[in-house]
Amino acid sequence: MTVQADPDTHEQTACVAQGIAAAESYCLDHKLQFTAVRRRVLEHLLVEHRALGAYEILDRLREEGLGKQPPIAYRALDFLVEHGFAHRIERLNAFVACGSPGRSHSPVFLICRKCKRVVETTAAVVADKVLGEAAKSNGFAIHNAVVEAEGTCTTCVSDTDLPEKAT
Amino acid sequence: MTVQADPDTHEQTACVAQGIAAAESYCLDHKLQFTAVRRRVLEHLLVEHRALGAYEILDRLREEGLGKQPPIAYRALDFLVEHGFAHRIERLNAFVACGSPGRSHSPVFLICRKCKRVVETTAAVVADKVLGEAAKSNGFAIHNAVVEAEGTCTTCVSDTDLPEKAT
DNA sequence: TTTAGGCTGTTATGTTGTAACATGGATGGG
DNA sequence: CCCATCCATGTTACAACATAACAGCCTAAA
Repeated sequence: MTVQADPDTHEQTACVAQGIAAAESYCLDHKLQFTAVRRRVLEHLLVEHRALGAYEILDRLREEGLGKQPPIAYRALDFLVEHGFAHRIERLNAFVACGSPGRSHSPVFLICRKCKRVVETTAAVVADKVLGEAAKSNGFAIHNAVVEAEGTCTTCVSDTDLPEKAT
Repeated sequence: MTVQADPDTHEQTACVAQGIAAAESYCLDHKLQFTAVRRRVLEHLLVEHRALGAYEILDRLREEGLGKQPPIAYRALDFLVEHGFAHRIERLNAFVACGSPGRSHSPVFLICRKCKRVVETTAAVVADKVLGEAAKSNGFAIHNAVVEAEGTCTTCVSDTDLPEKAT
C-alpha cells in the first residue's frame, strides 16, 4: 500500500488524487453516483490517513454545508465501504480510506494507539488460508473477516514510555 | 477448545462448571474477588455459547435482582475480559466466554450470522506469524490483536436463508 | 477502631447508529 | 412533453452501546 510519512504535506499529495480518481472511474464504470457528499467524505478519509468516526466526519460536512444529520454521514460511509473505497475499523467504530481500492483483498489493519494512524496491509494469502482452515475444521463458511491489531507505530514508539509486547 | 453442539443440553454440561471452576481458582490464586455478579455474568456467557450484549446481560441481572444500571454489567464484563475469562467481540459490541481461560492465547472468532453463535478457535499462527510479519515490516509493535470472521455455521448453513438468532 | 481499598448503587450524560418518512432531481418510456 | 421510477438527500425521532462521577458499604489489615 501507499504510506505517507508526513501528514502536513499529505493533503496535497498524489495519495488523495489517486484515491479520488480511482473512485471516480470505478463509479463511472459501474454507473454509480459519486456525489459531492461521497467525494468529500472520501477526501477527508484520504487526507487524514487515520480512522475517523462518523460524527467526526459529520462535523466536517456541517462546516462545509454538506449535511447536518447522522444519516448523511452514515449513508456516504456505507456507500464507500460497500464499494470498497473505505473500511470500517470495528475496534474503533470508525472508518478509514482503503489502501487498495478496486482490488479485492483481505486487509489487515495496524492501528497506532497514540497517533491513531491506521496502516492497511494485505496479509491476504496467509490470513485467508489459516482462517479458511480454522473455519473449515469448525464447519464455518466465512463471508467476511476482520483482522485488526492495535499497537504503537514507529514514530510513536520512540516518543515515550512503553516498549510494549506482541499479542 | 470445547465445542457444544446442542444448546438445549448445554446448560447442564461440564462446560459451565469448568469455566466457573477455572475462574474461581484463578481468582483465589490471584486474590481477586469472584463476586456474585461476576460469577453470574460468566455463567450466562458460558451457558449461551454465543455473544451477549451488555444490555442483554443487564436484563438478566435485573431479573435476578443483581443490578439495574449499565455500569453493573459493564464492570463485571470488564473484570472478566481483563482477567481472560471472556472476550469482547468488536464486530458485535458483545461479549463471549473465553474458551481457554488461564492460557494466554491469540483467539480467532468465528461468528455465525444467523444464530449468533461464536466459536473461539486458536489460530495462533494468524496472530503471531502473519500479524507479526505485517507489523514488523510496518514498524509496528503490536499490543493486542483481533481476528473476527463472520459467516455461517454448519447447523445454519443447511437452513438456507431465514431463521435468525437464538435467545 | 480506624482506615484504605475494592465492589456495588445511582444519576446523568455521552457516543454511535438507524428506522421511517418526506423532498427533490435526473432519466427514460410513453 | 409528462409522468413514473429510481436514487440521493433532508429531517425527525429514537435505539443501542458506553462511561464519568460520586455515594455508600463491606471487609481486611494496621
